[in-house]
Amino acid sequence: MRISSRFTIAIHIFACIDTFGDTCKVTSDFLAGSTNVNPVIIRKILGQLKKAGLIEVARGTGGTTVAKPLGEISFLDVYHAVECVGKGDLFHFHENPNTNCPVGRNIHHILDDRLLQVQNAMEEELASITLADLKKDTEKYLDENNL
Amino acid sequence: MRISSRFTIAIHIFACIDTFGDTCKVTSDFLAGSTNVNPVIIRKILGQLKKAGLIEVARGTGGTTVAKPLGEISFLDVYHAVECVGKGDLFHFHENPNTNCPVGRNIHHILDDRLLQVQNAMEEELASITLADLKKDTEKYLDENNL
DNA sequence: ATAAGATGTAATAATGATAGTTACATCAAA
DNA sequence: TTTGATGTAACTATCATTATTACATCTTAT
Repeated sequence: MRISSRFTIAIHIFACIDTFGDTCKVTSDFLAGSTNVNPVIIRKILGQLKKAGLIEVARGTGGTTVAKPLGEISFLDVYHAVECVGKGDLFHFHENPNTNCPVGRNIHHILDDRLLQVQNAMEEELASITLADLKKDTEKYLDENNL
Repeated sequence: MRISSRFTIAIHIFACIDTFGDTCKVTSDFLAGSTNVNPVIIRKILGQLKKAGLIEVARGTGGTTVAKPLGEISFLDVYHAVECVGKGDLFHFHENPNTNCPVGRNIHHILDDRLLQVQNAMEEELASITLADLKKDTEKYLDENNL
């Protein structure tokens, strides 16, 4: 199972706001054009990012802006905004192990700590990367390739 | 998106083989009973674990055994056996960003490194845990709870 | 040999999440 | 009040997971 494309779309959205926000009004249609994703999907993701306090969306007049400095928005913030994976919920457990079996009775409790350990490692890595880091990556890449 | 229950089922299977392997023949029906998962699903997972060289399954006569010492089987080995997530493939990218847009044209290349960094962090954590560790966890748990 | 018990696997269905699409109510500003 | 945008409901298509039935195949014991 892979993590849904909502995450990479969301990152793409931030990159667009940062790149075009000064010169254009960044609307859901504009973002749909850049990502090549349906505008309704974009609006749904914008709604999730807005709910998480990461962006502001202008009702009526239209257009999206970033709500905080890029250095204060981590990949984890974005991930949590668009992907609803609760604590200890990254791994899907088989629902009803047999409680009459000594293994079935205890496996969930014993394994949960280890699964959480893995999820935490992943989330800590997501937390360590900010949108400002990605912006630096971008500038470096464009510079190195004379773009 | 969550990681499929095949992983926790596979771990459960190893726990059963370790617990019951000496006294019973561990068949797919036996495992289906302990996990409360359909026998055909169990056989499919057994096939994946077998293909990865982690277990041996006796054709005809039936029964499953572990192919290596538990300390030499990591969570990552099990994960890779049952979950086919290739390198840089944990995050699902939106397929066709607009190449006429400077953001759309470069986002994939720039983001890929960071996504791989996150995937690697997760896989390294999975690699750091062995089935022997889990066995120790289990013994500790049973001991502490007088089971 | 063959019967018994197990694995391997094809085929089908149910379920749930993702993603696309149409349609429309709502909103803010010109 | 018109215009252009957001917010959302409703419906669909697609895909992965999981369950289930059915059966060919294999190994051992009788």
